This record gives sequence, structure tokens and C-alpha cells, in this order.
Amino acid sequence: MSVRPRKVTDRRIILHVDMDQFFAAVEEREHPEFKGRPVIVGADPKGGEGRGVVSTCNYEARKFGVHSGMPISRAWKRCPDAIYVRPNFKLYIETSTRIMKLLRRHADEFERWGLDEAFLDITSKVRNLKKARRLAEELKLKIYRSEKITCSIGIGPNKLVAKIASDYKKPDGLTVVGESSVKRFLAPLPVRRLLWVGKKTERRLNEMGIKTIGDLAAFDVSALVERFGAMGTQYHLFAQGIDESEVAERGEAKSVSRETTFEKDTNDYDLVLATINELSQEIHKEIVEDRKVFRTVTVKIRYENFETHTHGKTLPSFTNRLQDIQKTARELAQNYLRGDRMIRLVGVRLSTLASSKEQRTLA
DNA sequence: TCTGGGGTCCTAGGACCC
DNA sequence: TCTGGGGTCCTAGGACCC
Repeated sequence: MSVRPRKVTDRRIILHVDMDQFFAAVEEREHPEFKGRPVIVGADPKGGEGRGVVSTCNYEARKFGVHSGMPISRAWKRCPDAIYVRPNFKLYIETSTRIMKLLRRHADEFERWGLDEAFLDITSKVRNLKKARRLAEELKLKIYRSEKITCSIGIGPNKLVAKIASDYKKPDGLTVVGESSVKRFLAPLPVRRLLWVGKKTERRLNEMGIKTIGDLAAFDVSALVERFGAMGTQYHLFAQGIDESEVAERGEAKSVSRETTFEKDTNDYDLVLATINELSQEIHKEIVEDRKVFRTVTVKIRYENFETHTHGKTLPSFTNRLQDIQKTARELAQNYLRGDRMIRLVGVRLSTLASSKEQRTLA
């Protein structure tokens, strides 16, 4: 593979595809009788007593104020008559895989982002934004014809702008932002729309009087660095619409984990240890299938008050044995199984991964 | 309102080595 | 008896993404 570094001055055309309410859209397609009714994909609401959150919901459900990430018990209060379904990941993965395959064919560089989003670098495929728009329309049509699902597309000079653009008009939207209009496009939007500005950072920025991306762009960089360290510089660049990051397919996973929230908080530590054994078995199965070996085991414990701890250990050499996972995880968990504290969640993660082949040379 | 499950990356401190 | 600077690895926590 020839590696020619891209010059900073090279213009790029980046396209971001975001499937509209993906899980709910797939469910609607599979169940025509859902059409026109609020559909909520997520945890079992159990008549308002359920734990867990809304994964995705359709626009009919959003009219009731339901949105993804919302506790399912609250969604139930707002919309008890909705159709509630458990996520069917097998189906979503199959659908996603077909869509990603279709998209990949039209890109110089491709990057999947979760099951329902993707970045395409289409610089060499289209000569100008007009052609880019035409390609986007073609992709939307192809996806709809083959999958009966709509998507929203954003086009911009980099990933950041393309992603914000795809979110600008939904559902079934198409937003093109040329290089010369980037600042005008971003300035009035709330800072929260920027990639990597979540709830916490939004609040800290708001406290500094920074509400919009325009406010952030105009703010003194050194003051941002003082507050946010290296990220301060990043935020300031993002606010100007500057993002040099490449569209690149992700490599192999760097960690594998399983976690579960108990139906009721528990201080039955035998149950907790038995659950750790089960989670260990599941991850073990996965790494063996993927021909992976690991060195680090980490246990995660969440108490009833949501206080969360992780405790990990790196073993002296690579292994893929179930008993190494289970024994290490149990030992690590012991510190937390004291004083009768009620436990809400337990998890096990493996990291420092290598492929079994690679391991022979590492050993 | 009471907060899932799967990940990634960053930071900061300590251990250890030269 | 007092003690630098750099590099790497490990660990815990936290913010963020879908």
C-alpha cells in the first residue's frame, strides 16, 4: 500500500450518512402493522417498573417527548400505549452490514461509526459539491429501494462538518456545506452539537458564557486551554470548523466486555460471583471464536447509588483460558463485596488483546 | 426522571528502569 | 545524604460516542 500523506491544503469532500431512527425503522419495516403508531425499542418497561433505557424510538413516539437514552420507566409514563420492543441486534447487524457494503463501494475511504452511521471520503469520486449532492441523492434512493429505510446525509469539507450537517435536517434530509459557508453554518448552533462536547463540557462552557459554536470560536484560546487542557485547543479548532482527521476504517477491537444490571439491587454476593462466572464464559467464547488472547482482566462494580468502580489486573503473559478470566475476575471483585453494600451492576472486560497468531511471536 | 450495554480515548499518578 | 530527567508500563476514573 502506498502511503502519500495528504497535504493540509488538499480539499476534501466528506459525506456522513446517518440512518433515521435505525432500530425503530427496521422494526417498522418488519412489522407493517406498527406503521403510524409510536414504537419504542429498548428495555422491557414492565408496566413502568422496568430498568434500563430507550434505545431508539420513532417520530410518533418523539411527539410524546420520548427520546433515546431516556429511562424506560419514564417513557412508559409519557406513552403507555406505544409499542415496546426488545432490540433484535441480529436483525440490525444484518441490515447494517448490507447498507455498509453498499456505501463502501462509493467511497475512496470508508469509516463505519456504530451500526447506523458512516463517513465516506468521496474526494476523487466527485469533482464538485453539485456532483457530491447527486451522489448523496443516489445513495439515499438505493438504500431506500433495497432496505425501505430512510437516512439523512451531510456533506462538508471534513468529518466534523459533515456529521453536524447530517444532523441539521432530519429525517430523510440532505445538507451540503461548502468550505466558504462553514463558519456561517456553525456559528448559530449550540456548542453541544460539536463532536466530543457532551453534557459535562456543555455545562462548563455555558458557565463561561459560551452558548453557541460562534461564541466558542470567538473565545480566547489560552483561557480555553487553562480550563480544558489540550482539549481546549481542539474545541477551539472545531468551533472554526477545522478538523483534519482522516476517514479510516477502524482496526480490531482493543477490548471485549460484558456487563449486566441486576433486576433488583443485590447484596447476595454468591449471585454476584455466579454472574461474574457467566459473563466470563460469554467473553471467553467470543475471544476464542475470534482467535484472540488477552493479558488484562478488569471488573466493574456499580453500587445502588450509581457509584461505579473498576479494578483491573494485567497478567504476566497472554492467555485465553476461561479459568484465568474467572479466577482473576473473582479476586478483583472481592474488594467490593463487603459491608453488605447493595450492588446494581457487575461487568467483566478483557484488554491488552492480541491475535493468537501474533501471540506466538510476542511470547 | 433515576439512569443499558458495547466500545474508545485521555489524564494523572505511581512503579520501575536507566 | 540527598536525589535529576526521561521513558514505559500499569491502574483508576471520567467523558464521550452510538
